Amino acid sequence: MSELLTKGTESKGQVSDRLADAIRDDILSGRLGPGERLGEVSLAERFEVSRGPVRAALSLLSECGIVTIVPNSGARVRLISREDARALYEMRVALEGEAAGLAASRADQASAQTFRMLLEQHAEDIASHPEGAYLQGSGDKDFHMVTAQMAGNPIILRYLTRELYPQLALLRMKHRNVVGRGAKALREHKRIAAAISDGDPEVARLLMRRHILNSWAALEAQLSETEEDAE
Amino acid sequence: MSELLTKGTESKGQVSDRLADAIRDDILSGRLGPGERLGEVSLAERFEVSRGPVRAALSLLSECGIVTIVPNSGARVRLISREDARALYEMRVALEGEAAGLAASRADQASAQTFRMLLEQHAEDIASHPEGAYLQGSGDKDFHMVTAQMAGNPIILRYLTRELYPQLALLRMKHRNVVGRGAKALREHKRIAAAISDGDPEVARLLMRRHILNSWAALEAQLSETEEDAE
DNA sequence: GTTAAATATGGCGTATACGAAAAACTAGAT
DNA sequence: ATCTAGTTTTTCGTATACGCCATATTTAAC
Repeated sequence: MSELLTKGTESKGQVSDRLADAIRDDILSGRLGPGERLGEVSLAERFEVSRGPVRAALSLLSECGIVTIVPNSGARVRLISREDARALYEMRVALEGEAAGLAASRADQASAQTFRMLLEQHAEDIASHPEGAYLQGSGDKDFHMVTAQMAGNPIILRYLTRELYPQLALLRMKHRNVVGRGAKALREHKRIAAAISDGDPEVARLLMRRHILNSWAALEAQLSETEEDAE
Repeated sequence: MSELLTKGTESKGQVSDRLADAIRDDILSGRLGPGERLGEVSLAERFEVSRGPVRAALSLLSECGIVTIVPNSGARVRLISREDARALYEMRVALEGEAAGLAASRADQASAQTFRMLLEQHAEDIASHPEGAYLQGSGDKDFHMVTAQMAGNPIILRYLTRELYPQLALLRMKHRNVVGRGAKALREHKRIAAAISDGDPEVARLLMRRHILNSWAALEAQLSETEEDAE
């Protein structure tokens, strides 16, 4: 079978799933730019598999929203418009707000401890990186992921990890040098974590909603700048 | 090509899409019960197509959450557990609550008029059917669909129509003779519509959340009864 | 010279067949 | 009766072929 796939990545599971992972990595790491063609035959040759798994993988990625498939025309790396980004953030406000509320309603001592350690770690990261690539870095992702996991809702968690976060990552591909709200975001995270640890769903939901709306405001401002540059 | 498909259904679009629609109808209309096997070859023979489109269709339906695919074993009609139902309703609270809020923030006169007509129609339906199959009937679906469309967020709308509502329909397959909160639900709908027409996002979101939580409480009570019967 | 139609090409969608691998079922032995 | 081993069924991956659609190129007409 393929040598390319079994080497770098884990060699278990369906070929189509591994393929989808590989292509997703290629996209989210920037090796494949937005709008780029994803021919079935070229991919099949590149990964040394047949067209069947390639079709399945592309179909999967299209469900996740990081590639668009035009019938009889082909698949391309999706390019996310500004309107898409707005809708995406509205979705995120709803889901992560709910996740924070659910996490608060199901909080226990162990989760409070997890948050404490996580936020201390993030504080150190910020201190060592004064320029604050905190947001968009692994730190921000960790916080939101932990919150989503604590919500205890597999459906919400699945949507966030499978569709929303990959699309956000894809959105940020085009707009490099992210502003990074750094310390500000960390303060907001601390208050959210406190509300969750205290078992206060309404406040946790409200704070998380605000936090993501702030994040959207920062990103939208940056999108406007980039658009001006393009003209 | 196929005669079975081109006759009853619209004959445009991909074969795999039409196939997915046909299978989904078979499931949601009760012709295929939960847990039933969906063999690729039998489906291919039944619809007179090859296995390729069948695989694509099953993969699609698995993404929508109405069939489960076990690798190397096959696809079955999904059976939704009580925990799945709870998670599903938590998702619904978040999304439809947000949709109501967004609809309120974007409401205009035309939408208010639409709501007025829709609710009058529903009131007549209730009057003519005193036993109140309003909930789960087309009426309830219409109200929530209209609200979701007015939200102006394609991502939320897509998730609701593509995944959440089909799964809810599948969930209700097992539990017939639905209680139907009828008139009560209609009253709640009216207040939600009023908040949306008034352009009051916070109240609209709050009322919609409550409305769906009430709906969940009714359904959960019924699930408990059914479980007792089964034992 | 510009536009529009006709052609050519490349890629996708579908059909079919075969080998391999995994799961499920069956039968036998302890 | 339970566990194990072998058989069978089904899916998964591969290979190949062909028609159709979409785009690009060329050609013709205005």
